[in-house]
Amino acid sequence: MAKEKQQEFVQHLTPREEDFSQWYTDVVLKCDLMDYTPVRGCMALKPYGYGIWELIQQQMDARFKATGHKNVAMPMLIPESLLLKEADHVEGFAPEVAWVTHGGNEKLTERLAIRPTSETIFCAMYAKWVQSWRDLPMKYNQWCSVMRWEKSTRPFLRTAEFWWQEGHTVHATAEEAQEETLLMLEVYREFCENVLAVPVYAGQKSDKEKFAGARATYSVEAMMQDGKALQAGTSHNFGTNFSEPFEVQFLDKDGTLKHVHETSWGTSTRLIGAVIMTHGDERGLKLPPKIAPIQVALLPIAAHKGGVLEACADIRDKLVAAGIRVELDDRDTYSAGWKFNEWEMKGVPLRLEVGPRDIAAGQVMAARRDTHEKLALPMEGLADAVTKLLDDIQRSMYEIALDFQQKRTATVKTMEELGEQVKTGFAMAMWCGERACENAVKERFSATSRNMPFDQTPVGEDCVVCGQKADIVMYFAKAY
RNA sequence: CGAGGUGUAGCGCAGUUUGGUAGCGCGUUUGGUUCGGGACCAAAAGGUCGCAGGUUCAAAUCCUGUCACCUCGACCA
Repeated sequence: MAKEKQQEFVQHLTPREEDFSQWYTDVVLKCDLMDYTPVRGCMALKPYGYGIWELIQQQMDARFKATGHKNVAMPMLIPESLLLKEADHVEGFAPEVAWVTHGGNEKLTERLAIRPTSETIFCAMYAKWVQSWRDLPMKYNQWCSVMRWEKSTRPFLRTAEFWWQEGHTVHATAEEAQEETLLMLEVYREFCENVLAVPVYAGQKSDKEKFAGARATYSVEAMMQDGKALQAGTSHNFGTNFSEPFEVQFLDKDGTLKHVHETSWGTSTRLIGAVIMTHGDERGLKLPPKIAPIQVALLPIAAHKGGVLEACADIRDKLVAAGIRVELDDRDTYSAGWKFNEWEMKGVPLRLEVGPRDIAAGQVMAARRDTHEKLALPMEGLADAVTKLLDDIQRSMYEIALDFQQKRTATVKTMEELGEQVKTGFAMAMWCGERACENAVKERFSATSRNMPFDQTPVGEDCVVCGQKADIVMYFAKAY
């Protein structure tokens, strides 16, 4: 049965090898994750796509709470004067800010920016809220959408409006702020690997690539199946860069007035793009069980025959009781084969088939989305077996992605090697720290420095670009 | 924002070169037969051809402008 026959069911999707970008676009549309809207560069998240985002939110938010953060909600509009207070910040964001100029029919005396990010409004509020060292640290986060007038947009990867979380914290000392910055980077790394099953490289950005207004920026970088890097999350240490112009000060134990040390960190709906391009295959989406809105597609087979639907409903109830997200697909308007393909395309981790023969045998047929393996599971203890299978799928998906990432990462010593390596993956190289050398890599290969790993064990002695003595280990890659 | 490409029924496309009755496949609706890897038959509905101007007796087709999307760059999460 043919492989050729199965192949022809892989309909509608552009083959991954033929055109990765088109494959990606096909997947997001055909899997009902999002749709284009009448608003330039803005997407509508459909229930299935938003369901993934909700699961990301829930599990990430739990980690924020566990590390002592609280959620708040800030205004969507930011007065221009606030945005102008930090020079690097405004310079970085000015080209992509959307402005509100009128209220009703009246022109505003001061225009209002639709937030591209909320450092400034958080600072303005922290200036009111922080008085004493006893108020610190203050560790807040918000889930919201922001807007950046991007010149070219792509679903999930770069849209004009996107949904995200932005954490903003203020601390009494530089040490605490740095600790927080690295802590949240670690939360992101752990989240990507354990929840999204997306392996990442964590490290520090170069000065050239750091956030507008930050003293230090750290990132987690994921590798997509085309070998390109996707920045999956960032964590910034601002020091007192914002608290000075915004006069966020506190009276310390020693009786002196000091500026707070501030951090911010964010991840966005881009994570969904990372999941698609890390795990997807020729059949479409492949979701890790932890963020799959539907973990199990339960399919009645020959449902017109007596007892099948009842057996399915019973199984559904047992799985739901065990905390498994299950969808009983009892639509009689589609054939079994059609449904198999549909749920596979949509990336549902596990499919259970229940027909008269299974019921007679006291079992159900299970099919894994990740390996396409089919196996019979006894009806007895089914929920436990399914839970175990889902865990195994989660683990296996991470291992396969990790293997890919490792195989597509190589140490390089020359520009020629670097140019070859970034065609298909990440290059680890020595770098002297000069911006000119980063620029040279970008000009020749359209690749950028991604980040400097925390393990700085040298992989050579000389800068891969200029040949001068170098002591920085840097990842280079083409990036989304 | 630069280079290239595409906009015709819900989706995918043909028709545009050479102006002359709006087409095909899938999907949708209704009825029937099917049902363990995208079933079949019959009937039906559905389009001011992205938008705005212009040329013409006549424009999906020619001209000008504009908007959106896709690819590759530059910029950015």
